[in-house]
Amino acid sequence: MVRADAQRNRAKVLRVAIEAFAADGLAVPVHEIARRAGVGTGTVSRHFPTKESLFQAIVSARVEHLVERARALEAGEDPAEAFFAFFAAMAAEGALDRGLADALTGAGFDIDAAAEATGLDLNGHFDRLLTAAQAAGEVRADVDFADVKALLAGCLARERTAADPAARDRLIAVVRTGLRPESHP
Amino acid sequence: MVRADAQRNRAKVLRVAIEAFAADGLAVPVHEIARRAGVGTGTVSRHFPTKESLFQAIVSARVEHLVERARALEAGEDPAEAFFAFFAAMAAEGALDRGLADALTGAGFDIDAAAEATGLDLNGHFDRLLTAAQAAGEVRADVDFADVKALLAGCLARERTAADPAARDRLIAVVRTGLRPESHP
DNA sequence: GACGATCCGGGATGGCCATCCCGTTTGTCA
DNA sequence: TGACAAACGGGATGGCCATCCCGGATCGTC
Repeated sequence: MVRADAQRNRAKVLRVAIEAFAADGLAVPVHEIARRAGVGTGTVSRHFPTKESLFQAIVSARVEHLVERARALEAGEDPAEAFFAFFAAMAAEGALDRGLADALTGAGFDIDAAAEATGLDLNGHFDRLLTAAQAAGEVRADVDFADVKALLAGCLARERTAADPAARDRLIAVVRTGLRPESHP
Repeated sequence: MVRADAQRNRAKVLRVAIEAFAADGLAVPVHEIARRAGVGTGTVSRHFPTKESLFQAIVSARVEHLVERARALEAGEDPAEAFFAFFAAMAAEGALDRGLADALTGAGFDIDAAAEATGLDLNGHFDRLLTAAQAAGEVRADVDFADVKALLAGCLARERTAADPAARDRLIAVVRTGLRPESHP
């Protein structure tokens, strides 16, 4: 039996944490989340023993969403379109959620370990989309997955100063053009 | 009159700090620098009142070098070549020096303020090179300076996992291709 | 409506770090 | 060589933060 107030508080903490992490990234102190939720720090750490577990509870929802998207795209026809659509989706999600951007760029949170724990393999899907696009001859064959992640990190970095959807589209366009196989190798 | 041992210690701290920041970035504690230099923490903070001042003493040398490079390139003939050469130079320096990479990507250190203090305007030069390349029709006109910095940050991000010169060249090539003006806009 | 289990609040604890301070040592110059 | 200013070392201080703990409040049940 779980007490109703406990359930309420847990939800309240989660709701506040989602907003807080999205706005300020992993830098926001647990203390601050507790304050905004109107509970004590003890309440937070009882429901989520560590800051990381709290963050993971939030991020895994987003990751799940992205993995679903990846699956759908993998099932589609056009590998290049799928790859770039997913790239854009990651960028868009990261732009909306600073915490997710931190996780995606590996800043203070090991999303791979988290993914393994939840059985979701975001990187695996992304990598497969890349490989498929390369196999179709639509993406330079010499780039590897780490390169693509770095380019994504660059797109996400742009948003840290000023969230500008137009800039995001520009950068994605640059990356997209840049990743095209050379016409005359 | 400055005592000889003081001068020696200052140099020793500086030498150690250069290596330490280059290897581990801004994350290395002052305490650790003192330990490696074989001096007390007090000695470090007397010569460099704050960690930031120590870092700045180091980074400004690199920045000076880069600014010199930028000046030379600005004086050259080919604006596009100049811009991309400078982009590559920034990436190369950042790859060699994790601390500089942190500074360049704005992670925990405001290089603009530091530049202003030393009279060196790294960003200004970079921005001018970009503008010139755009004016020459060699770089997409719609990207702004922040976009370019983000792309540079992406290139630098690639090195955080494994320093791989080949990967750096690949990414620069991707960026270079990506920044080309669309042939049919 | 009362009792026991459960949960709450927020202060206490401990780690990490930059910076400051001061008793001690060392270099310099007369 | 002696005296004094200058620099040294590293412990003390204070800030920030996550996590733990426990006396007290609250919920659910009988």
